[in-house]
Amino acid sequence: MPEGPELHLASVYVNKMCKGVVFSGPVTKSEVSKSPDVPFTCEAYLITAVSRGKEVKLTLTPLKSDGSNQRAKRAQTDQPMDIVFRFGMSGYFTFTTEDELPKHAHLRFHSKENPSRVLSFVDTRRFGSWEPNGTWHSDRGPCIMFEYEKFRDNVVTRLSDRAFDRPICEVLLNQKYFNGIGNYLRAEILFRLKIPPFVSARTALEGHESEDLNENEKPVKTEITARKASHTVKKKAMKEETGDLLRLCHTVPLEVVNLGSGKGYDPTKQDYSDFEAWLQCYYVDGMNSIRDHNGRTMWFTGEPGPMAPKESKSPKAKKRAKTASDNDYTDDNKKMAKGNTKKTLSETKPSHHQVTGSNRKQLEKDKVKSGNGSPAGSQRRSQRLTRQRNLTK
DNA sequence: CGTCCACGTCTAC
DNA sequence: TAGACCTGGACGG
Repeated sequence: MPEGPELHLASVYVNKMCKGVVFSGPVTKSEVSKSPDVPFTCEAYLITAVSRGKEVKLTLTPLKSDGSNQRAKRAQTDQPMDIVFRFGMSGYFTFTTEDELPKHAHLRFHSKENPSRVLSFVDTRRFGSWEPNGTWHSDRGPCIMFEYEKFRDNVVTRLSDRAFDRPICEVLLNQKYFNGIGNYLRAEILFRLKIPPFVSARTALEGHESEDLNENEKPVKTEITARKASHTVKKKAMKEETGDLLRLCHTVPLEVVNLGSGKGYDPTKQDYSDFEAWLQCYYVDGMNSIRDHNGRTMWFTGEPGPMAPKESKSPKAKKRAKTASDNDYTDDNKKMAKGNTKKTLSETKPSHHQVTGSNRKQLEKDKVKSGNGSPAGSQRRSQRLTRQRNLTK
């Protein structure tokens, strides 16, 4: 599910499905979950949701009781409770009958109906979490979708922070500034502007102090400032055509929201084809991809940019489960045996960018493929998606 | 069967 | 800046 748009769509889903539904009793948790118990029990309560960036907050609101049953009341919560959820890689909400409860439904809110229905937080990989009586995480910035002015201000006023020394594609994942952007959004946003992913963030974001194009034009005195000015003008002209980067951090996620409920990123879903059609770059056949400095796959087209990871930067070595008698290879040989494109690519076809993608077919023909640790490989992906599409028809 | 990959944080050398 | 945290689907042998 989970970048900003999916989190928001989840909140929309909860509000839609739970409107008018009365919940009752305790909030139950799966045995295996490490997230905290939710100390809330109430004879009758409502559930609403709101999202901010990559978090969703549920509010449990007790309904007024008539006070006739003092004993039952004592054990109950009569104050509203907020629970803040983070979805990790696989979290989502679903509202089902008890019978239809999915595997990995780790937190459950039971309706008062008979038979009861259940709002559940499902999270296959358990990277997600919740926090009873929680608040928006203090280290996360304003929501890119629904706090646009604050988001923008938070970036432009802190451009001098060291955080912006890094490549733009990596900074876009920094939730302190870009709360809601994730791996597919960064690719789509940079692709729209054809900004090389590994240019410095500060450079890419310069001149974003205002959205008004053509204000603050100043008289030029020297040649140097004249050149600077003309550079600025050019930048502004470019922005006029394409929209600036910060604005796209807002509008591109909203496009996904506007695909509608249940249409975000979820390859396992029936409806995945709409989202897939919306993608222009991420995992798209013909695009390039390389791993960034954090080992995340960056999808792009054109030049990677000057701050692209160097060859020496080892792609993530496959760690294998350790076995007692594992002496066939040295560590290095293991890595090679496991394969890892960056090395293989560079040895086969020297290039200072470890670019995969359009080169990939050729390289595969050249037998680079075995041991190819290339991130994803667009060809493979499209095959996989084709299969899924066929399966869902 | 085994390997690689995935929409994201976290904390510990 | 590596791992750690997890499950499961696609693919290769």
